[in-house]
Amino acid sequence: MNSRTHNCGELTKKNIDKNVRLFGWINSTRTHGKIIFIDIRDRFGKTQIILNTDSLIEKGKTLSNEDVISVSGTVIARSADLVNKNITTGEIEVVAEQIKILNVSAPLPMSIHDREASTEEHRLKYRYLELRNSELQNNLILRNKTTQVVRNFLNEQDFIEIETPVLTKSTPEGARDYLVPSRVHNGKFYALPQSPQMYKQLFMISGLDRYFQIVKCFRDEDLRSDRQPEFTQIDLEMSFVDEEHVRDMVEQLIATVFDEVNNVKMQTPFPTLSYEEAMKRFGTDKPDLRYSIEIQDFKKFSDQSDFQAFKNSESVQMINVHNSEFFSRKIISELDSYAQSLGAKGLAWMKYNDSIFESGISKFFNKNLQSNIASDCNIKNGSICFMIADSSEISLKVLGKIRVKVADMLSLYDDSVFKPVWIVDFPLFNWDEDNQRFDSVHHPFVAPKDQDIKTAISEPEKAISKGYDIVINGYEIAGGSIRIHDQKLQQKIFETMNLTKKDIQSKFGFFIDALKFGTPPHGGIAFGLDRLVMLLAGVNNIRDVIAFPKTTSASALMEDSPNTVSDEQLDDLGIGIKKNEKKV
RNA sequence: GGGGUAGUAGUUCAGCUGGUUAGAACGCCGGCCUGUCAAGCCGGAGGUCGCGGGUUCGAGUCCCGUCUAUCCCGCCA
Repeated sequence: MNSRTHNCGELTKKNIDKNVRLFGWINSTRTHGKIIFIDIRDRFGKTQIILNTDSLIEKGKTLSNEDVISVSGTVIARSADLVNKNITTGEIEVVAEQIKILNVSAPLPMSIHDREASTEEHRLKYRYLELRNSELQNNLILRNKTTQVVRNFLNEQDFIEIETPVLTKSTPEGARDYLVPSRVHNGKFYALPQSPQMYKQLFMISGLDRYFQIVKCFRDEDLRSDRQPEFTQIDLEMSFVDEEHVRDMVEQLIATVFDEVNNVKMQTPFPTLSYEEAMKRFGTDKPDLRYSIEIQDFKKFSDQSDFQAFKNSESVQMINVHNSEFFSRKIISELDSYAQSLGAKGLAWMKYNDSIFESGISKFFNKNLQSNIASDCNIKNGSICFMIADSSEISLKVLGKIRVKVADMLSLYDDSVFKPVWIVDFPLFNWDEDNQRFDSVHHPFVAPKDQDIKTAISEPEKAISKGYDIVINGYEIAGGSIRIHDQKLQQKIFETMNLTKKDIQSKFGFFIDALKFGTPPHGGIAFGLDRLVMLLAGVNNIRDVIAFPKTTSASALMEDSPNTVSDEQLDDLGIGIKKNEKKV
């Protein structure tokens, strides 16, 4: 094959009169009898080809979209009125001298120019065709740029990239594991890693200070638009550090990525919110700070009202939103249903106009109380207040979701603005009602605050951890902590979680053992690369930044996996399949 | 595990309170056309209405079940 001289996106006026040879796909053809226009496309761009001799026109009539061709010809300038400003090569066109058809394409089952013009189901089945779409290609190129910047930055900071095993051991904590049966060890299973957590801590014990890895992780849980069963982490760990050291390094990394990938300058240090404050003000531990709506405690006002339902509630919370005229009965009713679907009894509301509250539940608040509320809560005319009364857990959580929903309805944010925030001072444990035991908020290796080392054992619910999450625009982008490096404390933490000594020994024995051989103080963080790229690309779906994503039920529609395997394969593994009664 | 939305031509959709031959656009096939750039014009082919059952004289439309995708809750860092 003769080699190509240029790609389809690089010819400009500088190349006029040059003889060139291009390779690519036919993006579109426009036949005008004695002249045919062909747009030839590759991942770099599109170039317009002219066919204007009888023999070329004969050949050109047989061409159709997505055929693969090579074209040799001469670059000519377009006259000013014919310039196409939408493409980089719009000032020139190539007059063909020879066209070779390298492969004829069958008609495509979908449009590659307009992704919206196909169902997701269809697009995933023909993902290799959807990946011809420039928007999707640009997302993958952006992803590549991101990992390059990360690698460069971390290398310059003396981090070393080390791979960890993918076939590893199932642990009882955290998410459900993906399991891989062993043929050699009949009846035993590997687990795919949920994260390389213990391996990276072991690297610190080995003295391989400053480890990082861009690594696939696996969790067998139900999916969301920002969750895939296999996803990629930027995982890193450092020795001889405390929270500030890790956070400082991570801020520099994030600022570098946003600058070099998106040309966005981020101010460091990033703002910090304690977990408690985030929950109180935003009803979530991943607040979107691009809009200023905040939750306010309304109990002290509702207690003075005549509204019994509120007076009997443990907690009453309120958000105050401008644009009251937007909230018709219908919209409010939608929000109410949403609140109820999230577990609230209902969503109360009242509008503030002409310096009085009207409609909704306003009649339960007398004039005097109304003016106190307006001035204390800084409510302006043309506002609407939404309130939820329930346990403080539910009222905050649900109002936090209403806050996001309302901001979404009113378009209160800009996707090109990025607001990072650290969430710190997480509780070390939360109480697992179902299993009647304490469970780690992050994972069992997170160190308690120095002053809480004793509390962690005596009053676990009160201990605060050395964990930190970084949240950008309401997405949790990274989470990490300073780890426990004291063997005895690690053992006690496992015991606090109600694991038996036997369990601890069989699941984590090797790790507890390792801790006693001179473990340095250490800590680190793991980024969700997919979510990070999703933000950088300005999309709101993780599938748009992954080449071959899975569906919400964790299947791959293209190759139709997961799927059954042969009886021979099962026999090798010593596995029999129990029939699911419901499905037979 | 639970809730919402969707499934009709190759693709995206329309199809009203059930009614006779299920439409449109794009794509495909054939023809015309020298300046288009998602070209235009003329003609043509193309359908088991996701699947299974039910109600009815009659079902794309109503009912029940089921499958798939998607969004959300639970779950998950």
